[in-house]
Amino acid sequence: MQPQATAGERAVKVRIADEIRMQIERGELAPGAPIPTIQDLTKAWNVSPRTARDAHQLLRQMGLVTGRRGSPLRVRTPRHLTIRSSDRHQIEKDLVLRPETERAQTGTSELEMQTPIDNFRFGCTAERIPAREPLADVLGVAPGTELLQRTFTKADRTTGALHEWSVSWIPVDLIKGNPDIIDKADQPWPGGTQHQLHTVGIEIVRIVDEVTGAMPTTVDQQLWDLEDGVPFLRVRRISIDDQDRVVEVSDAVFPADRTKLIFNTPLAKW
Amino acid sequence: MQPQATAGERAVKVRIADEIRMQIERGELAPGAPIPTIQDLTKAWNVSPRTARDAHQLLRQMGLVTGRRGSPLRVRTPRHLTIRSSDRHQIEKDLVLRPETERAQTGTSELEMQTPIDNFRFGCTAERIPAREPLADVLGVAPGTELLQRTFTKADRTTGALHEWSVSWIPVDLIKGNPDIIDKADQPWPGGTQHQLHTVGIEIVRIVDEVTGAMPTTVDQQLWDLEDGVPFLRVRRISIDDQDRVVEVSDAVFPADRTKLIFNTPLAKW
DNA sequence: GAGTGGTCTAGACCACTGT
DNA sequence: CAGTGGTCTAGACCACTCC
Repeated sequence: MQPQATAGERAVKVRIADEIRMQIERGELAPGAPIPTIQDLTKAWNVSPRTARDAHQLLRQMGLVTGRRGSPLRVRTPRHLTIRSSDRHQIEKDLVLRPETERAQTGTSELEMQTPIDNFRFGCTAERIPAREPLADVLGVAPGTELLQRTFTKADRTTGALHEWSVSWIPVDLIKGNPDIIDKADQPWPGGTQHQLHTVGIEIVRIVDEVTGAMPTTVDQQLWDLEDGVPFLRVRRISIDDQDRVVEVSDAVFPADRTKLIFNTPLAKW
Repeated sequence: MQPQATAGERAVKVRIADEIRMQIERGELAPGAPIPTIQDLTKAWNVSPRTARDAHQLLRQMGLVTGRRGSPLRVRTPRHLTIRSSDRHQIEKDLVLRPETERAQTGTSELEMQTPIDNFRFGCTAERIPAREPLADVLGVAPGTELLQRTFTKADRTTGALHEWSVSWIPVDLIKGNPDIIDKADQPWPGGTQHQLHTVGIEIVRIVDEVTGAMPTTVDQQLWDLEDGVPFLRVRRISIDDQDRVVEVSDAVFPADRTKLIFNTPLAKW
């Protein structure tokens, strides 16, 4: 009889999962290939179905396999990665000075579209909120300062699954010179945030991106149609103007299985 | 009797976990506070201990709680984040032209130290390998081209847990002008890769960082002493010289619970 | 020693897939 | 329809922590 894991040893479910993991890494189980079923594993390892299933679950959490009810688990095929490059910051800035017609057709803002627009439902809400810590600290304003908070969403029209989500905060004081920005805050901004800030005389000269990672909650997994084993990339974008003020802070979330972030750092020549 | 999840409803374990998750998010369960035990949950929700435990497991996978055997699970306290800024690229380049004494004491290479060096064991291995796809493609060399592959590790001397890990590839052809680089490849390079390349007349003018995320395997979790629910940040650094050649590619891995990546993008002024 | 979580059993029922 | 995985039960034993 196969014993439980004894002192110092790894659990049986871990050993089962590891053996399958190594088969995947060696290419013996190619992407798309079915992995051993629960029945297979109970016989091969002489364990209960529940333990075999636990091994399956470990493989899902590692992001190695995928599957739906009713069909066997299969080795996950890498998804196509959407690339988000920091070059977009400069591109967006260059567009600000172009005529509006050009801006509209080259949209590289939060509402950028890479697939036919009809497949997606865009959401855009705005409200005015008081700044709370620690956000107030990042923006360099006193807690309680009024902020324009805008959220953007892009969701699949048929499945309802989220594809993009971000929030942006701008101190209201900075943009009260152009009431349009606040009045139309819940509509897309052609030309993006940089253009809107340009209309009140703000020039952004530096953007700082802070990248961290975290696991989605069960609710996130539902909203984004995420499988197990797929982490989030979280990006906080801090926009700094020519007077060294933080004029906008934005938080965005990207599923790591379909996103690659690219940052370009030119170095000064000798 | 509490039923199984019926059609369209979420599983009981998910509902249990969600209720606790919301208590955490609302601050009703502060960091460090114990969450309801398995016993508590079996009584409160009228479920079997196994289902209560599954709810616990979900909370761990979301990175919300932590705990060791024998003590109750507690709300996770955010760890101190180690910051890795893209500014290091320019700083390292500036150091190349400084005298060696200065380079040694300001080390900002892969072997940078933020805590007393005695606590860590550094590893550095080197070998010459043929380039395989898809790496050869990134380096812009033919498959089979000889590469110098170097791996760096930094591990806790007492626990053995990994703290840093990275691999670097350089086409051997580029550096054969300085045999020292290859002969001493398994030793730390004072001044970093940029300095070594400088000795064979290579100037790096641009660095591209590609960031993705992925879940660690069970083996990774052991090696890095990672808890459940902590993803990896993976960074591929591509160094490009003044002739637009890719002269080095490096892959590094960072546990997301203790790392924040910062990328600075200056924008051209109007 | 009492209490905790981690693993495992040997089933059951259900939802879903694919034929 | 047979076969799959997902959920759940009602326990058992173990490792570990904390008192």
